[in-house]
Amino acid sequence: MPQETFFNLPEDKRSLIISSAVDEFSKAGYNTASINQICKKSNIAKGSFYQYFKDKLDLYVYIMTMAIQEKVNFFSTAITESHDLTFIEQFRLLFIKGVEFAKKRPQYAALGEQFSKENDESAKSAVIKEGDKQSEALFIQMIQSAKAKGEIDSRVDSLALSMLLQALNSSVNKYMLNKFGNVGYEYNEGNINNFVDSLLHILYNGIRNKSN
Amino acid sequence: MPQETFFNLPEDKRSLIISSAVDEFSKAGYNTASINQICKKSNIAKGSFYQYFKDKLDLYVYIMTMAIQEKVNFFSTAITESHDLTFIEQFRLLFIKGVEFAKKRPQYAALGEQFSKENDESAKSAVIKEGDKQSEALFIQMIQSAKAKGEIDSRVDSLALSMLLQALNSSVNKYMLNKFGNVGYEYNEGNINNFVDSLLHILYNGIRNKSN
DNA sequence: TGACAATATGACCATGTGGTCGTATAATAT
DNA sequence: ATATTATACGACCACATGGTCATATTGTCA
Repeated sequence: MPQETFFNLPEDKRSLIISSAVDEFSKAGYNTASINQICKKSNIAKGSFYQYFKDKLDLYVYIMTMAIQEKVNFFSTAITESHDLTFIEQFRLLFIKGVEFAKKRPQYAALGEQFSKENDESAKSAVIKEGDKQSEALFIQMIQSAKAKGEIDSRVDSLALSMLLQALNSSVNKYMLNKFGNVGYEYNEGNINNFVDSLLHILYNGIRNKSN
Repeated sequence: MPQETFFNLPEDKRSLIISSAVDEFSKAGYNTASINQICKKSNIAKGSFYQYFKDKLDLYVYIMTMAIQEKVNFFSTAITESHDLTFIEQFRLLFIKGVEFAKKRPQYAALGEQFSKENDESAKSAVIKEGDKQSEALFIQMIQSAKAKGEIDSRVDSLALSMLLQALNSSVNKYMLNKFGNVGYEYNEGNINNFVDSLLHILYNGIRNKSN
């Protein structure tokens, strides 16, 4: 956690530091990201930085926690609303919300993308602590419930499906990023919806040609 | 490409350098990987290293090209054999071969894993040049051909399916990594086959409960 | 043995890193 | 105006990086 000094800072200065850090960590990964660069970008002296934060890891954890918190907030509404939706509708909602989040907070989305690549064990474990595997738990829960309701074939392997859904999720995000590159989401909403629906159709009905 | 001097080296010395480099690049990513460490591991002086290689990128490209070449060789046989297999069988073969390769050359598999996370643009583009997107092209080709044969419902979106297949692929890799962590593949072949079949079953039949 | 080329070596360079610390400045309270 | 505290600052440290180069060692012909 940052020092008290940091929170006493005037709003604009503090948020400049934060956005500089987000910028750096979303481009570079923990080890490669540079404190010097962050200082330059936010026009503060090195000494000042270390009056705000204990060390590099302190900053990293703070930034990541912020981003995660915001994403959780963003999703929580959608999730509570989704109880009376079918499984496919629920999952579709998660896709769309994911894309929406990336549109609204591209920096945070990039931060998450970078984190998924992170090699530094200490940085990883400091961020996780136990907040991880939340999404896996969420998927499993959705699957079980859909099986109970008879929506999903009960013979389907829950773990395999859950892993598939996670991989699909990150693939879609990556695909959107490559295709529309952080801008122009709004010009392609129809496009995105169609693509997501194509995926879900396959997932739901399978690829087998039934006319044979 | 390495200098002639490098290829004049005695076999064991040369292969020690190579394996040290593979080791380093499979753990650290281009920027973080250290030439100093590679020199230490292979007991050569810094100056000697720069008599063998032009610079860090030269070594990196050489190592990656080696690994890719070996993987391509490994797959090429399987792919030519697979012409009279059904789509699902073809795809299953690719999975199993992928796992086999990772079992046979865990270092190279780790190298590929690391490369997929690579941030350094110059390192990435130097390795790719155009060999990229091969797997996507392969999938699309397989899909088209299976549609033509009537194996796959022709209404299925080829691009979406290709993305799903890639997601499946990464799911399998992730599953293996989490479950067996780079070692002990051989003790769990049954396990892996079951997991792969679970995924393929979902892909083929969909998750919808048909008894409704 | 001597001469010439191939190779091996590690001190050295400029640059960048995360982090420290003495000091200067600003703000506050008396 | 004075004393006290909070903050800002950047030179500095030890260390690691990729890369260079003059010198030493080895191998190979004659």
